[in-house]
Amino acid sequence: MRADAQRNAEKLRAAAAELFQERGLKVPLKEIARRAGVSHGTLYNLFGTREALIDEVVTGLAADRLDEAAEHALSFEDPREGFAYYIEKVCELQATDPAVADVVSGRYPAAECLMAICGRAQEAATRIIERAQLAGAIRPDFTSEDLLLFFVTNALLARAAADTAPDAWRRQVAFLLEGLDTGPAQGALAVAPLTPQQVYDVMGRLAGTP
Amino acid sequence: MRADAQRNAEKLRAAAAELFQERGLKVPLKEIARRAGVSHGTLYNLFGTREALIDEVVTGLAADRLDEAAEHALSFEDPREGFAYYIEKVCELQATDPAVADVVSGRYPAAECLMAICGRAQEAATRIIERAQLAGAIRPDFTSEDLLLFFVTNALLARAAADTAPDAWRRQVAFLLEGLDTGPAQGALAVAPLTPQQVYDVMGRLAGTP
DNA sequence: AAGTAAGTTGACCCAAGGGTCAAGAACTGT
DNA sequence: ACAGTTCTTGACCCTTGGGTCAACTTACTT
Repeated sequence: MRADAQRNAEKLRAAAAELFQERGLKVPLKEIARRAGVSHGTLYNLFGTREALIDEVVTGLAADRLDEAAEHALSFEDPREGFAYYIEKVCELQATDPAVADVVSGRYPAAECLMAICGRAQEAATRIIERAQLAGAIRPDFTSEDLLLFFVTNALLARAAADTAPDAWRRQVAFLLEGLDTGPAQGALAVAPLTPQQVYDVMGRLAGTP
Repeated sequence: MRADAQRNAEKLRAAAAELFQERGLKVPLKEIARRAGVSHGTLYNLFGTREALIDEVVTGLAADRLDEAAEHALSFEDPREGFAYYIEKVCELQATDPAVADVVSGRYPAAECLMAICGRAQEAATRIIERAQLAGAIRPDFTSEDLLLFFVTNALLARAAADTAPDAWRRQVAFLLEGLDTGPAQGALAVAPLTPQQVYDVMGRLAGTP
């Protein structure tokens, strides 16, 4: 690869990182090219697809923070606290950074590294949930699929509210946590948990807003 | 107005009603015209704006059902049951009919009748919430703004899940109800309620999916 | 039955966003 | 310093959706 191409790729990565964090993974590619100061043709030439660009850029942005949240959640002595920490932390990351929000909720099947991150995050969530359930801290019928759906809707809410009520999502999180916490009244859920396939389908459509 | 124009307007209203219910208030106007069997020019000629069409068509679709839900909720002896009924019923309407979902969550400020419906629904919600709170049935810091935001995210979820997991939203509703129900552990919310203005802004952006 | 007003049509404009590619510019190795 | 390769550019094409309007058609009136 020629030196100037290398430089352009770097400029594009930088611009993409900025814009992804500012406005999510769906920013127009032409705008990324504009900010990088190159033609959009060059972007297509060097990366080919949005997914490839995402893969090179977003991994570093999101993976560490999500992993760290999971790790820290599991380091709590009290599983209930760890669980609450994890949910709040992930939602906060989503609210703070649209790129993270899209990593958690958007679906970009062609972005391999990104999908790997999602996989790891989901596994971590499952462990955190199960730990809390074994301790009897939260209702036993809550699943990691439920949590994912909640994250997706939370991401939409957080982004929509970012300018006007940047903490709106915290209320919804609080209601959820209250609802999950084992308490006296605890009826069984009338609806079966979703399958991973269902969640996959659902998220695809929630992400693209038709 | 000439007789043929009258007929066309009627065809357009019928087509719009169908498509609004099938796919929400954002269906392309040209598609409505296509289904009505007229040119899109005629649609613009007869109605001018999407809002005008919505106003003529959606009122009948949504108002009765929403009013009825509120009325029935207030007819429960137990305010707690009435509250739960209302939330579930509205969410169910949203899940069943994208037009209702958009009425509750979308913002079409130029559609007067529609905004009137929204206003009435919100007032009803406030009464239902306050009644439950006076009875000590639900946490006192839950507001009708919280409920609206919940409805909006619920609508997105329900629509996204419609084909794959049409009951997914019921789980989230159940978690919410559990969280609102007065129980032993009941910490104060760390975040202040939103103002109506904030809710107004937020919803505008949640509706248009950028 | 003809004249006129009213209504309809579809080609046309716009913008945003995705994507391609021939022509030209710019590196690099010798 | 020049040939040869690689890279960049921006004009171009596509689509979807909103919106307009001159020319045509249709219905009503007398």
